[in-house]
Amino acid sequence: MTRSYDDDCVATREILSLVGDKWSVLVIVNLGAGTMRFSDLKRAIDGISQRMLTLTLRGLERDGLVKRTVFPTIPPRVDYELTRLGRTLLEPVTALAIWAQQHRPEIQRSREAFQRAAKSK
Amino acid sequence: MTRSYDDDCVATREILSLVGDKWSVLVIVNLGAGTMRFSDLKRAIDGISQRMLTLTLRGLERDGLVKRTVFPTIPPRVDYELTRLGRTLLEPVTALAIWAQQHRPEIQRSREAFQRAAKSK
DNA sequence: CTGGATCCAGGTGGATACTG
DNA sequence: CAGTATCCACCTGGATCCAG
Repeated sequence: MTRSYDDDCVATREILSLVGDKWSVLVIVNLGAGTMRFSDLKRAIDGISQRMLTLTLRGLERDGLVKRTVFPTIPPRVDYELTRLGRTLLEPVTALAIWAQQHRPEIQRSREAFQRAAKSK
Repeated sequence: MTRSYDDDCVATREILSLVGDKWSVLVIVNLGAGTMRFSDLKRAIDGISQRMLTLTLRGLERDGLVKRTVFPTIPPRVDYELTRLGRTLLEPVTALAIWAQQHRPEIQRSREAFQRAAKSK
């Protein structure tokens, strides 16, 4: 396997920005509970617009993290679920989420201290 | 403890976007090896502009992840190092990076398949 | 050497209206 | 119901120049 250090960086950054974008993680976490319809997701994820939900799901489907199943009925129905790959992502992402929640007070204190230091200047 | 579900989401998203932004993680990983000067970082992180390095470091300092030490000499010298909090972030982030590298081939195959499916339409 | 200030291009995401 | 299309405001980040 001929893979350079830079390649790894690029690959990693791609995944990290996937995780860092505004909605992907929320979609993944919600789908972690099981299959959901488009409107289920829209209702579950507070504040997401139809457009962004569509775009986010397309991206995740494209990367093989989410499977999309269309039922050609009227009215149409589309189910979304995590793929096996998508479920493996759940674990490291959850670890990060837990870190965030555990250290939030610390971070907030730091921000306030930083604010005060900036003002007294 | 009076913390709402939404609060947690917001807090988590804040951290995730920190991790998802273009440079923060690279700075953190580089500082994981030990203290570095501004110009060291600039050289180590390929492609970062002076401006973005400054902004990224300010953000990390603000959140208490990085400690900044100024030596009032001429020419000036500024050292950066991870705080204890910053080092704790290293672990979950690394887990994610490893995931990215391990599953990159899978993701790339998925993307190519998605491309082909889109073209044949 | 370590930034701050400014300008600018491109991308992200929100609102809204429309369609099969 | 599950999108697509369009328009637009904002933010991020790059380039460049200036300063202590």
